[in-house]
Amino acid sequence: MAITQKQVAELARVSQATVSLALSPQSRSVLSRETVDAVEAAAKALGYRVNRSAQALKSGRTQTIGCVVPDLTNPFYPALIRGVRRVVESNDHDIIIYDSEGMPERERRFIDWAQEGRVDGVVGAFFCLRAPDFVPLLDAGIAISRIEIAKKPGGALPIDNVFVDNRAASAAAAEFLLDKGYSTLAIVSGAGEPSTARVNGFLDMARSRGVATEIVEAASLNDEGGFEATLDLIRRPVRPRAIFAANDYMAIGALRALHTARVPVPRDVAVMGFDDIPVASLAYPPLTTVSQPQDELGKQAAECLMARLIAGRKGRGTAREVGYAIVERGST
Amino acid sequence: MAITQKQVAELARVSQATVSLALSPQSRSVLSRETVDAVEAAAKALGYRVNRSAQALKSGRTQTIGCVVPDLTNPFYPALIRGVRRVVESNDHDIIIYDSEGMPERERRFIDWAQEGRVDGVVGAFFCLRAPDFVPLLDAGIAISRIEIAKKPGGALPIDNVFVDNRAASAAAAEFLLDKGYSTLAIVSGAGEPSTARVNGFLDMARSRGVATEIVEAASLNDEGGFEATLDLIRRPVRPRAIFAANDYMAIGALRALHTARVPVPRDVAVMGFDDIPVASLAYPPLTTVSQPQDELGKQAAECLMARLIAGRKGRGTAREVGYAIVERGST
DNA sequence: ACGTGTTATTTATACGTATTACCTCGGCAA
DNA sequence: TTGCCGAGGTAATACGTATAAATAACACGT
Repeated sequence: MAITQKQVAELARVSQATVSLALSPQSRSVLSRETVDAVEAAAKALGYRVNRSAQALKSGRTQTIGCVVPDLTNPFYPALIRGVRRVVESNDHDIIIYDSEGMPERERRFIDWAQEGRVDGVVGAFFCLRAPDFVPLLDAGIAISRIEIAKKPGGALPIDNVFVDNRAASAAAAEFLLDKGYSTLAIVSGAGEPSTARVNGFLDMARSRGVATEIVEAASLNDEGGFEATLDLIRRPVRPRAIFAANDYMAIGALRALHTARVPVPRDVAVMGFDDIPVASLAYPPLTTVSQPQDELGKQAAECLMARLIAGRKGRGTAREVGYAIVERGST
Repeated sequence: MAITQKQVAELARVSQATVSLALSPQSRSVLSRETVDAVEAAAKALGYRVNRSAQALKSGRTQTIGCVVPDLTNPFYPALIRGVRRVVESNDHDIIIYDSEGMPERERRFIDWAQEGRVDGVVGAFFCLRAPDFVPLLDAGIAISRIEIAKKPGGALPIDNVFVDNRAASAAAAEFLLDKGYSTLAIVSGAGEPSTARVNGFLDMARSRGVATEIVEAASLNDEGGFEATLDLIRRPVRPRAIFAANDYMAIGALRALHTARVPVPRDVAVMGFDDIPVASLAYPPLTTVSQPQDELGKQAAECLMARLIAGRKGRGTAREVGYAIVERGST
């Protein structure tokens, strides 16, 4: 069906081996100029494309990396993926996106999936998998680079980390709200590691200032979860003056809930999010939030991975910190 | 590095062929119960995973489909992809997302890319490629299913189409605005087929009602493009009473531009979008728009594709229509 | 005893490519 | 003449799997 090197070889009146050599940039030079030209002409005439499966089988490299995200419909991740993709494509690699839907089960299945030799490396944000869980992949020669949420020393395992210190960032968020004079606080939380770190950072600061904080857990980490959790929250006897949501997507749901309940924002209740996704500034009122540079996270993580794949870097894992910033908009 | 059938075979004291047979659901039955059990035990003990490259090379099937979208950061597409993914995964296939960034050049490169034998089929929304452009893929045995924007008869080529009649939908949008009494209209348009169809549908209706319509073309099909285009628009001598943007993402940019210019929405200028992306209802004011069921589009297109791949359906292309709906919210 | 199935397993091969080792041929020095 | 060398190309092989063809073991009727 598809054109193979064999057919190109016949047309150019050379052997298949010659075709392979002629089409490989680094081996091309062992052949004469005329032969290379003849092969290229034949390949073009037939519309030859390399068969990636065969190439991968023979060479052991797929030229493909996997990118794991917990929720593709959360705008945070497409922005991050774009950063990854730019780096990866400029190194002549492809990218396969794996959506874990934030489910531990699906994250675990990813480990199996990645062992099927589809990818040379992995860039991902994982909610529940920890470093030791990746050992099977490392054993299979797959490089790994993670988007993390907490300061980590570079571990013994060759896994690179790029992180924003979520705990410190959340503490800064709490401080920001307290300094603005909001004296009763609440958190819309959710399942998974990032939420936990953000909740803890926020609580640390609130407690150190002696401010009690209500917590409500959302069923899902999206706007719907934030919506329901907030409705629940404002029905309680003591209404908080400010709500901190563990991500922007939930914060936007919180805004919607407050609108629905006809609670003026930020006059009666302020709302603050985390991530600074592209739509945060488009919400009403525009969302005050903790900004994480999504493209930068993706870019840095992908660069670490490529350094291992292309440059063949070995050795202990590294950890790079990326900064955060509080972005004040209309919701506080 | 990775475990192969050969190693499993040694442990189970059988041949490699037996391992292959034992692990294949449809051939398993030719072997004795004990052998299958022994192989499975050995495979599990060693942590064997099939090598997809080898499998693909031998069988000619990759068990993978490609999904082409013009802009992953436009929330319309993650929602669509989710619909595709559900169907594809329930048929034991994987999905590779290809982001064309709305660039004709990248769409053309996709054709080359897909010929490298990475995918068995393609589901995609294409801005510039037309049916004949897919012939090389069809020749290579790759099935194709498109998300389209206009009514098409099923063509002679075996390409399936799922579409929302964008032209009719945009005409309905114009009619809706005119019926609401907005008498001077403007369009924020953009490059690519969908924009063209939407603009034309809108203009048809406006003209038939004798209403002149200003058009401004956005540089990019996202909120930034909508923002700039709208700023341009409201600086002109005659300010329209209502703006129709060719997609929600641009409409949200338009809202932001109007806020920036302190133009009250919808009192002075109304805004209407197209798509009904998840954040349309979260904008302020919530966006009136033409709703397209994203998950349904993805689901139907993927089902067509799977019918060709799994069920082996051959023959002429089909066309399925999916409905649209006008959703009135606060922006009109 | 012999053929005839039947069942369970193995041997052999092919998929398309990359790569190693080998071959051929001319030139050239001894 | 012989021997050696380098340049340019080819034959052979391996990657891991699926599968067709071959084989082996055994039961059974004659």
